[in-house]
Amino acid sequence: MSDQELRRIAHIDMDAFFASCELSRYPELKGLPMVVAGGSSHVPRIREDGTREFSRLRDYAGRGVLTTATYEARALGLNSAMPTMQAAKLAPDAVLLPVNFELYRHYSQLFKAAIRSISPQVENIGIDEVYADVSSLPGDATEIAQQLKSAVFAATGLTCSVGIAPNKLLAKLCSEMQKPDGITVITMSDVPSRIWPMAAKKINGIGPKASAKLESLQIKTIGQIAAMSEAWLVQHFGNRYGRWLYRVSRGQDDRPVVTESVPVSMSRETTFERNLHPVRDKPALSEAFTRLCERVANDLQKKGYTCCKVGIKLRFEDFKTVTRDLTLSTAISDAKSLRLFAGKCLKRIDLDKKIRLLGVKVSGLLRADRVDQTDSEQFTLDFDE
DNA sequence: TCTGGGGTCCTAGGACCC
DNA sequence: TCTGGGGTCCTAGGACCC
Repeated sequence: MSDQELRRIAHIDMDAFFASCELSRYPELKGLPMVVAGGSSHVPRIREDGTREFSRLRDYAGRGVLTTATYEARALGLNSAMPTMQAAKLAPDAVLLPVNFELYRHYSQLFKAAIRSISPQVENIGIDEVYADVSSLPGDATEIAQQLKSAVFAATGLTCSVGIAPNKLLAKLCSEMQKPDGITVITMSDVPSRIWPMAAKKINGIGPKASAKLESLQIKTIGQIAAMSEAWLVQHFGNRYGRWLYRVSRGQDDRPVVTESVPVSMSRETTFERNLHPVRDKPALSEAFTRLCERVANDLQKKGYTCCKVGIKLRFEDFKTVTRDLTLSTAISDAKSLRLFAGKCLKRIDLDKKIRLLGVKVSGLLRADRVDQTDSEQFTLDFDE
């Protein structure tokens, strides 16, 4: 037996997380099809008799997508990332709530603290998902999974699904098998019977493009990938990706659970309610641009970082997306400098179509308390046109 | 009235240096 | 004076994930 098989990794995934947080707050919605989607025009109103009146999907007008859907809504064909207008056609009577990130962050903190109380080796994946290395915990895997679920429920009143396996790849595939409120435990010897029948796109890293290419080669399941030689996979998918496919299709993954990480980039972007004309709507565009820079600068300062790379992103009315970025000779974190350099990036783009989205991004992040003072001498050079 | 927002990682060409 | 060959940085785009 290899060292890898001695590891025991848990993947814990909250069930329909945003929707479940909302149901804790609005218990009268339990059992109804409900979705959460961006926008602030659909906050619940309080009637004179004190009861709440909720918006319905049919009332929605805008260009957003669903952030999440309850299981009842999913039964009607709704899914996260579906355009909200499209969802409204399928389920006009479904309850519609606005996104409330503060609420979700609150539950997220409770959930993660509960996991850490059982197992301190935790890797954050998103707001509603973690990996935990539970190799050193006593008890069998099912008992550990039950412990994790009980702790989460006690802390949040919410359910989650847990997968336990010898590595992150398999743990992630497991946690999805018995959703919601499930526990799934597998070992390496279960890979042929439990993993190989699954659709290839269930694997983290096989997205729409790769899965379409696999299907064009008559490959639908993970087992069908595993039946191919490494050379064949490399021939069709390139050296790196081909070898990776070969390994993951066999359930192999030696990535460690990473408990600490530093941010690589920060960004803010906005899709306009209507496409903006680069000339006629210049004031609105300019205002939005400055606002985005202010928000990014605020994020940088709040988290204690400076940046030495500034970039922008534009999406045109035809959905074509372009980016430009600029490496600075010194680190910055204030909105004014950000706006200046982002403006230089913007000058390098042909504005010959209406603009749908505008974004500002910073990378090359440095801790603000570690910036070398001597760098500031070069600062003025960057301001020369 | 198709297609959000915030991220990470990879690729690939050209510049530049030794 | 037919032009090797690494290594690294910069930039743009794209796949993918939650």
